[in-house]
Amino acid sequence: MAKPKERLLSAVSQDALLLLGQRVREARLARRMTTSELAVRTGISRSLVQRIERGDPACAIGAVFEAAAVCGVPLFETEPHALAASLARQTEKMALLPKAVRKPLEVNDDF
Amino acid sequence: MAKPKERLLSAVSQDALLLLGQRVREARLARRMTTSELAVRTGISRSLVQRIERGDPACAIGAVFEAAAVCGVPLFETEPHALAASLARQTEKMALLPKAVRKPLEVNDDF
DNA sequence: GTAAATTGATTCATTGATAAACCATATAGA
DNA sequence: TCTATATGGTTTATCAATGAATCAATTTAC
Repeated sequence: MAKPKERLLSAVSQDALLLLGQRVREARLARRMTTSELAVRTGISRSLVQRIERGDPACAIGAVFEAAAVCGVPLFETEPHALAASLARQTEKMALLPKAVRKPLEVNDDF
Repeated sequence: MAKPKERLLSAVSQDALLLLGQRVREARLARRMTTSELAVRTGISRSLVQRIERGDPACAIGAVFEAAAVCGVPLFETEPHALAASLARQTEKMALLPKAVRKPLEVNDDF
């Protein structure tokens, strides 16, 4: 009845989603927080918390990252403060990159 | 005019979002892909690619992770294959955790 | 320098996510 | 065991994200 929900997702993305969701759940339980509590502290609904922990790809990434942050799950860096530093370095690098790419005659991925 | 769009986001989440978006853009440029190309390969629209690279918190996390995967941006682990292993280990750990948490009635730490 | 192409930033219609309220079940703690 | 409560799974209404198209401004390659 309901449409098959044509939503293709690579294995790596799926794994990353599941892993992140599980880490959120683990961190939440470790801090003895209920799903309702996490929802309130994150500023989202409990149903969204459930979907985040399940690894639902349709969740807003902001909500997921925020829930992770509230639980203390590290994002990209082990140290919360190292994140800002990484962002600063990355931003510096971005300034040196070309603003646009151009298709060269041939792409080197054929063979 | 338009409502101010009341969307609170912690600094760490914002940094993580920006960092991820910038890494996607850097990886895309390094592979000499246009935003349109990345959109097609990821299965999303070009406008969404732009928002992902900008670090928009409202993007679906599945789309963001997929774009990152297509560009070769590592998610959580440096090695793409290590991700599955990490997920497996995490899943094992989850089985040992309590299914629910309970608020301790009252802790006598007030004095 | 010129031309082609990429990017950024709009707008708009439609699809889909989110929040809220339920219920039933399972779990933790006494 | 018993009871309170946390969780999982629904449903539904509302609101926002997404995709598509367009245009101007850069930018690259020649």
